[in-house]
Amino acid sequence: MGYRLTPQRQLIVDALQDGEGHISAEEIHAQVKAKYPHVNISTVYRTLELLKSLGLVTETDFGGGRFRYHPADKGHHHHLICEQCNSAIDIDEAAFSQLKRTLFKDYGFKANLNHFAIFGRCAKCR
Amino acid sequence: MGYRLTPQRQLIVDALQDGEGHISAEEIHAQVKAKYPHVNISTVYRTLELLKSLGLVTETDFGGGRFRYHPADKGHHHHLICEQCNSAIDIDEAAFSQLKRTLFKDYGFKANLNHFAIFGRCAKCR
DNA sequence: TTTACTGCAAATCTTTTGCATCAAC
DNA sequence: GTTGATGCAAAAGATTTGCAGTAAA
Repeated sequence: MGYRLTPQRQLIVDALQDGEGHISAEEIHAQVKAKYPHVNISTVYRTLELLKSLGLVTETDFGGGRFRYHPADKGHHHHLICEQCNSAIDIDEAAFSQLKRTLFKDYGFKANLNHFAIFGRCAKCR
Repeated sequence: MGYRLTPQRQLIVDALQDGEGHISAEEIHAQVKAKYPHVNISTVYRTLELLKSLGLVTETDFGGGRFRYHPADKGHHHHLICEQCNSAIDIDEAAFSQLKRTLFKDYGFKANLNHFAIFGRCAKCR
């Protein structure tokens, strides 16, 4: 498709695959820098943009526009983010299927809940 | 409680009460400036912070950290935001009660869905 | 008169962009 | 050799903060 596989891109993809959870652009940058010190964070953002547009990576807003990224092939799920300890619990999409139906039926609204984040307080912190 | 009622604060509260929907800090600033041209936007942010901490105003993340504000006494509801036309549909809390119960029962997670925003596509745009 | 509040400017923080150079194909 | 990708620096946008002056109580 005309895209080029550069070492930078390879390292960014590796960083995404390595982490088990969701990773921020900053964190990717730090990880890539370890092996390739002069990589610029703008390259990280540009690569994430590309991977997003190709559907290879999903972006989740963890609140206040702080985005985190996740490889699309590692499955879809949603997030419960504790406002106190900042931990993120991954939950199954199924929990939202009822809500999705209701929104469509009652409001004609087609909700996009891909990698969705909900805030609140986790079991430990309560 | 030691707080002072300044003309600036009065105008900010007025701006919040006037609009029927949700208003951004910028919009409040613009509205206040019309009557009091030298009001600074940092005063708007500081006042919103205060009103939030007093529970008089709720803050909703309309995506990507774009926050909008709403007087608490004007009722709680949630938002369906169309990714295409940017319109926001207010919906009743009731639509989420089932989800809330599930999250609590299955994950012990106490969700805070106050003025919650969900993205997708509205009936018109589909 | 006290000290909370304000305006201003400058600093954050995260993301984006212009541009000249470089390197993958 | 093309032209897509990079690094750098600078811009952008939204929010925050330090500070000295101002005004609400």
